[in-house]
Amino acid sequence: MRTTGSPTAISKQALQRLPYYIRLLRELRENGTTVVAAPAIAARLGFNEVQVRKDLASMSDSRGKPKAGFIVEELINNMEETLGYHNSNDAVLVGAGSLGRALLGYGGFGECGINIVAAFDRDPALADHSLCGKTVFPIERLGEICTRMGIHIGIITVPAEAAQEVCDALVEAGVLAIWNFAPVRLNVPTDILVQNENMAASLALLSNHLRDKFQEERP
Amino acid sequence: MRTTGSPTAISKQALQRLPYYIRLLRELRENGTTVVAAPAIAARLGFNEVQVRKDLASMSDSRGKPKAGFIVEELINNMEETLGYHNSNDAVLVGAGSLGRALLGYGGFGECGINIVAAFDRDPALADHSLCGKTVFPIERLGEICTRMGIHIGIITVPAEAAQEVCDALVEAGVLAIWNFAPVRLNVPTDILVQNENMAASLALLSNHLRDKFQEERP
DNA sequence: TAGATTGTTAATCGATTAACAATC
DNA sequence: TAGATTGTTAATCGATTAACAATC
Repeated sequence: MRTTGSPTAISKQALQRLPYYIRLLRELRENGTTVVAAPAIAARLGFNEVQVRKDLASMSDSRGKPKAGFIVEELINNMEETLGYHNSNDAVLVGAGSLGRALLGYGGFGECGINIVAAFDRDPALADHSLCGKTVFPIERLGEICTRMGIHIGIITVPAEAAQEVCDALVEAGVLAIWNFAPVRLNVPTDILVQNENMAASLALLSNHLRDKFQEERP
Repeated sequence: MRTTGSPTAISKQALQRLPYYIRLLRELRENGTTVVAAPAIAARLGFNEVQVRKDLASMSDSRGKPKAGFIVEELINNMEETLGYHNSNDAVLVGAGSLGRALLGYGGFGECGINIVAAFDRDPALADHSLCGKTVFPIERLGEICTRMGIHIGIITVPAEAAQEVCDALVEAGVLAIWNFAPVRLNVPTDILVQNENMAASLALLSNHLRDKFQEERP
């Protein structure tokens, strides 16, 4: 349970499950369900019952009623609060290549409490044009614009070679959290969070699974 | 250490580090480095030394020489073998929206041993056209084409509501490993691997980090 | 009350890190 | 030899799951 003002750290794993909870709870609210029990949530999401109870306890102030469950609306509010959803989380994206453009055009981030307000690219041909409704600025203006707009989230979608340099510039400009799509590990000060969206890692798991499958067939 | 023919299961975490190792080793090879020691790798990637030694032992047959290290070329070959890199890992993508198109256009998968050979979409307007050099087929032909081409990897980039249905069709068509970008948990038979590329989860970690930062400032 | 559900303490599991003998 | 590095066994850490008393 989190007491107001002194937030208990929520485990990384639990935070990663949070979007699944929020999504389900919003769906329940849509359908007019006002109360839900942990075992029901666990069944729907394929999680362990105890895990759900612990997650709810750590991510929400509201307690459940034995035999009944939790109030859906309360859980949603508490979880959104945990995400800092009610703050404006403005972000900039660096690297307007194919992946960068896809993220610019993806509408689903608002739901997660993130709003991409501008993009940057090294290529002068892209500069000052608009992509998916967001202006692309030349990379040289990164520091100035981030500082002025008070941006705290940076998204890196540049090639591996340029990633560290871009990362340094973002940190310099006051960014506190970085979502890194480049397949390299970034060096940052300890108080900056880097979240690696490691596509190659996912592919490694897929590939290895297949290799094992095929090796099973002819042992 | 993995003895040929009876592959020891490599931990999920280690597999996720594998792409970082391969990337670094390939870079070393480019530069003409033929031998590398575990502590050097650890320093470059920011990993723990023991972790690197254990990872190398589990992902590669080749042993290191005390005082010297490992032969770069051998490590690369063993790791590529672990990924099943030398097999052809053909994949299909379902859902040619903005994210789907980005993945179709992304050139970096070859390096990871994956090759997207076709795409599918529900929208008839897209059908039988070509996007980024890959033909988009109507979703109805998914089963037929996957079976005929012997596809074992499916990439799901459809909206959440359609994901389970698409997943079922892929499994039915013989797919063994699924890369799921939809923000829902999929139900599959136990021998099918689902790897969730959970963007919302990453964003949850970023958002929560920022919330904690801001709460620190005014306690 | 009886039975379902909660919240928490204890046990288990997997991964990481520390310690150390063996090797070149 | 001396010193760096390997490979492995033991200790630690964090997360998951099991067990159970408290509650409605």
